[in-house]
Amino acid sequence: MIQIYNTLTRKKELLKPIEEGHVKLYVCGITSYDYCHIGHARSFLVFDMIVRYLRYRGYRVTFIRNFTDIDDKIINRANEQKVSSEDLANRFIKEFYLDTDRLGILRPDLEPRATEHIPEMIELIQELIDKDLAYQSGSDVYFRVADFPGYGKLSGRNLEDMQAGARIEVNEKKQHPMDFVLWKGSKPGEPKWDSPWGEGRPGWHIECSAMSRKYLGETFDIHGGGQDLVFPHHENEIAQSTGTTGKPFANIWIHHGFVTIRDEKMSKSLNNFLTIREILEQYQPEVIRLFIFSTHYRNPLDFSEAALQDAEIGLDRLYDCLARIAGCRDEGRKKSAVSVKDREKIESLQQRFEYAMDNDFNTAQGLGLLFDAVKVMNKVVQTVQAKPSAEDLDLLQKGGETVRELAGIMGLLQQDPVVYIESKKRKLLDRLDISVADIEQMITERAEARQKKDWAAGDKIRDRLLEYGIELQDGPEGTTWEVKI
RNA sequence: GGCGACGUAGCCAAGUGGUAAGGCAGAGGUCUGCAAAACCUUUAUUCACCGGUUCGAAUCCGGUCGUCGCCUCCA
Repeated sequence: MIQIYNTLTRKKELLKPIEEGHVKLYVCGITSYDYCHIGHARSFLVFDMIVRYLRYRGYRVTFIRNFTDIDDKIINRANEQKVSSEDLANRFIKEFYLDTDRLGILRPDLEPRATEHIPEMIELIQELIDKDLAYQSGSDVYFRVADFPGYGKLSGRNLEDMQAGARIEVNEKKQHPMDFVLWKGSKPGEPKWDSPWGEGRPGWHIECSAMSRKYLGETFDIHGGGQDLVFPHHENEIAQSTGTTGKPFANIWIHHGFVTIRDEKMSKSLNNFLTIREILEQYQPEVIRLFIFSTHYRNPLDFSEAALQDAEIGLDRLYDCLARIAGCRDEGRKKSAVSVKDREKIESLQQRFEYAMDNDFNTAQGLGLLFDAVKVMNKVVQTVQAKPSAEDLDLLQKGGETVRELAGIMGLLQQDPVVYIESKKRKLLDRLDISVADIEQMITERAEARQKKDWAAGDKIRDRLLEYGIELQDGPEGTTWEVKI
């Protein structure tokens, strides 16, 4: 059984989908006015992993993630760049797909856009007005928070506390300072839609209430987003949705932690963010995935070059193990070289991994278990010199497959290990001033010298290659080389 | 000011009351002509600090200190 931490109750709860075996999930997507940064990547990746794991566990998942394609930020940015809001939003949705496709993020089942659901939002606002939970003021419509019992429940605050320390602008149009806008009258030149309250555009919060209701119903299983969305966005969604239906909105609220830089939140306002594509120039997608999943999704994750380099070394270690297993051959060895304890470790990997992941998607623990299994399998391959008994070969191959399958839940180890290692080698080699032919020529010369036991000459060649960044490894099958970073 | 999260080795990080996973880095060893890679061994009597509950606490409770976040747009 899967346990998930629910922000609403501040406890881990068993996942019990409303419809047996079918999980309905809504996640807040981007406001499309700029490139996505590594913090966004964490959000996409966390929910990508959650969806993959739920499906792995046999659930049918309906996954919705919206695009906010109308908003003040979009309008402002569009004005700066002298393009239409629509063109700007469309452009950054395209850029979003470029980034997420490179990261291997699965597409949600539906990706509704706010601008395509204006009638649904208007309908919802009208219902709120009819229930007297919303009121028109000038050309705007506001939600009346004081009349919604339980406002603040998700974020654990009450109206009095919020007002006391709030840095809220005085707005004559609001009856209560915490009231929030549902419909905003448009100023000249701004994008606008017709409504019973005049021309205008929807507020930010109403779109998620309207679109989730349309596609998932009045009550659904999981609503997700970043921790910064808890208040006010998700609090307001609950007020709007439960306000109209009188029913619970989402049963479980999942909020992931931030990516920080030097322990400070990465954000556009602090201008300390790194875009996904900037990082992809240096590191391949699976490195970013390993970095993200090495910490539990609710904890903050500090970004640094060193952390990514660690992740890259770790990924190499996993691929090296798979390549090593692929290189094993059965040459008629009879006796098993695997201890009972090690065999047990490999055979129980899947079960232990599921136990970790069932506990609120503990990828950090899950990864630890994968590394643990890899360690054992490396040992076996080493012990038998890549020539295991038929029984051991079977264990290794099954173990390798399990590692690959489980890593796949995090989108890891999806490449052929030999291809991964070779392509990485080539990429590194491109940065060096030496060709493969030159390297192989020098290795041949060195082999000749070594055959004559002219160690000094051989070592000289090895040193020269090292200056180019090439590291030699002498094994029983001859000399291999690697590019040293 | 209100609300919340976090503090585990040199660094990163898991740990759902039963005696501290895993990764990186370091040290010693096996292998090697010497190396490298790989493997083995090793590195926290202790989990910010102080009290309490318990047969038993990194885990639960109270307090102190520190860091971060939300309360304004944010993943």
